[in-house]
Amino acid sequence: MAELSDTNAVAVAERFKALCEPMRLRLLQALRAGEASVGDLADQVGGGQANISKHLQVLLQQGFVARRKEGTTSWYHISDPRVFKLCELVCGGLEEELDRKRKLLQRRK
Amino acid sequence: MAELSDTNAVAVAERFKALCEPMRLRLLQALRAGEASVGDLADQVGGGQANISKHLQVLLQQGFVARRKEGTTSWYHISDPRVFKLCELVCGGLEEELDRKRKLLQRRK
DNA sequence: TTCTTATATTACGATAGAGTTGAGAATCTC
DNA sequence: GAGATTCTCAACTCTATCGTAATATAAGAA
Repeated sequence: MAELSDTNAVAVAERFKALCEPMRLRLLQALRAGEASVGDLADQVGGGQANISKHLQVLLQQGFVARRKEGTTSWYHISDPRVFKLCELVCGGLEEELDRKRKLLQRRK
Repeated sequence: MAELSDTNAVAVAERFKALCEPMRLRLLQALRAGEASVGDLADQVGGGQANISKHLQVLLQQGFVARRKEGTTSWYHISDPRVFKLCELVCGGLEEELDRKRKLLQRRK
């Protein structure tokens, strides 16, 4: 299994780590509508500007988003649309997990 | 975008969080070959028994693996093969990221 | 019963990550 | 140049998580 070799495990985990924060997922969601500045994003998803900036660095380093500087503002945009495919796959599993857990609760009654 | 609505963001992040540990990825990799006990897995991927058991709980709770008890031993197996699709998508991005970073290094020379 | 095996659970120290604050750096406006 | 704006960076606190060690639970063997 080349996709998950021992040497890769850390790098793959690192990539998943970039997606395991609600704030960063919200940022990706917001960017799905198109390019946005740090200030725009801070307004949209809520939270301090410094925090948003830090989260964007993480997404930037993993290549999920890219940056374009114009004057004093940084414009961010999605650079790897596959993230949404990832989210859809995870959401599919989510539905089934909820069903499974609902059934477990039923069984306990 | 129903897949990444605000209410879902936390749940989706939770699911990604289960996949952002190298040890858990190695466990999934090991389980790809088939059902295995906790002891087997500890031997294969290395690490203490208690630690392996804890990581398996995380994967279990997210529904990526399932458990079958037989006597004193617990047999774990993959219950959602989509995790491998997720890993493949991430690995695809990984390759491109490496290329991109290699080019950045070249440009700096 | 007593000992051994296999797993789960709890407690603890160490480390990593999130969010905030305050201070730069860079650019634009007046 | 002075001041405002936009973003990044560094330092700090707080919380969550990892790995380990010790203990508990449960089933089988002697």
